Amino acid sequence: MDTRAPRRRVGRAERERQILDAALAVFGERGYQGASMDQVAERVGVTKPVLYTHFGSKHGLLLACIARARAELLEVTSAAAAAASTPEEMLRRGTLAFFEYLESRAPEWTVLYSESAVAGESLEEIRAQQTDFIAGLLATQAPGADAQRLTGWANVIVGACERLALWRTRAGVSSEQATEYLMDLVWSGLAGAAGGPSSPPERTGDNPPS
Amino acid sequence: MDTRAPRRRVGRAERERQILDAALAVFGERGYQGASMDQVAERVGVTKPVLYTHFGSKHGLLLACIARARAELLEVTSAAAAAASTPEEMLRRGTLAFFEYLESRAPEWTVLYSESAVAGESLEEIRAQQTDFIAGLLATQAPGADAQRLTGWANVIVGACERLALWRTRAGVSSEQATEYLMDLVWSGLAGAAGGPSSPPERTGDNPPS
DNA sequence: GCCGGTAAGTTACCACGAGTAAGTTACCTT
DNA sequence: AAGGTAACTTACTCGTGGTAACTTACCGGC
Repeated sequence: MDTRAPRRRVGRAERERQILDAALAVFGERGYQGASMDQVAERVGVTKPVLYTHFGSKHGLLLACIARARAELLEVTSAAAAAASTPEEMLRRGTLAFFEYLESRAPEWTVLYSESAVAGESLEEIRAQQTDFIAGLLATQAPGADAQRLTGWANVIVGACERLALWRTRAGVSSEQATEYLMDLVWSGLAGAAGGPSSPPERTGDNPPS
Repeated sequence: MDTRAPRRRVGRAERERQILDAALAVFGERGYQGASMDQVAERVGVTKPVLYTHFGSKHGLLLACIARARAELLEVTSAAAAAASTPEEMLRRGTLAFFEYLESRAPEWTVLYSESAVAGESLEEIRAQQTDFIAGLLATQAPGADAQRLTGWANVIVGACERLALWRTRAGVSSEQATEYLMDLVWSGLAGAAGGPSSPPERTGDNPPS
């Protein structure tokens, strides 16, 4: 007997959703390089050329995945930040939301971030968005600083968040902890963390050398 | 007439150097994906299988490139840090050396960093090295902090440096400026930047902008 | 000087995956 | 029911990573 379903046709928008879902899953499992277009197509229950009529190329498919995820990310983080009143609290909540969103979509994002060569421009746009947003926050905190300095600071924070996100999942550190570590440095600075000029670097014993 | 040179043979070590040089150049020009093994081979003046006898795979060739560059990077930065006496000054000089080394090898590193999917593990090892090194610095500055917190802070700095390096070359910001921006946040923190209408984070004056 | 062994190098091939041209069929309109 | 069109498939090409099998330059001993 012929087990093939009788070639069901599907509308454009819905097909694109299906393809993006499948692509994100397959890229998440095998990595972008490791995944083949046939695998994505098979997952959708369709043949390869369909993917090409919708997204043009493998690269285009990845970009579309990122674009969708990017919209979600932006919405989540800016909503979190908007719920706070002071710049400090906005930064804290935004960062926390960033970590938690990445965690909730972990497999996809680890791929997307690690595949930066191919994602290239598109990822940089996300970072630019974040940088602008954060520079705005900082401007209200440090009104005396010039634009370039604010941008520099914002880049520090964006880079720090990206790396913290990766580290904390690997090291099993909670989102709250990671956020705290960021705020320690960025807000309080290290200068005050010294015990004072008179305190020698006492080892507490819980801090083995690496 | 036969213009081909009469198949000159070359020692193993020297060939490997030649191949690494060519690979770094070709990867730098076309990107890792965009470059083909034949192109690398042609640049060396040799055929493809030679590359495989030396490095096993395209991936292996990339890893070898990174390993060599990594050794240079480590040496440059740790030498710079060693020339300072206080932790703050070590961090500052190490960061500056990092930026300047990356700039001196710009094309190669932009590729290697952006090709993180393929470079994967190997790049993470570099970051781990940097993180350990910086965590050590911070330990002397903040002896009260536990190990996890130190590691978290170190990750903040590593991520920040990576991003700053990319941004500053694009935005035409000097290494010294970028370093200063990092130190602003990490050492002084933003908390003090709020109050005075006239006070951006205070500069110590011993480190004039270029 | 010549001669054999070995490492360096080449030619000629395979496998597989991205991308495409041309033909086929389900659904909607009238 | 006819027939137009968009969705879909079959069957290919081409480029590139990787390999098997053969060839040749160099270096030692006689």
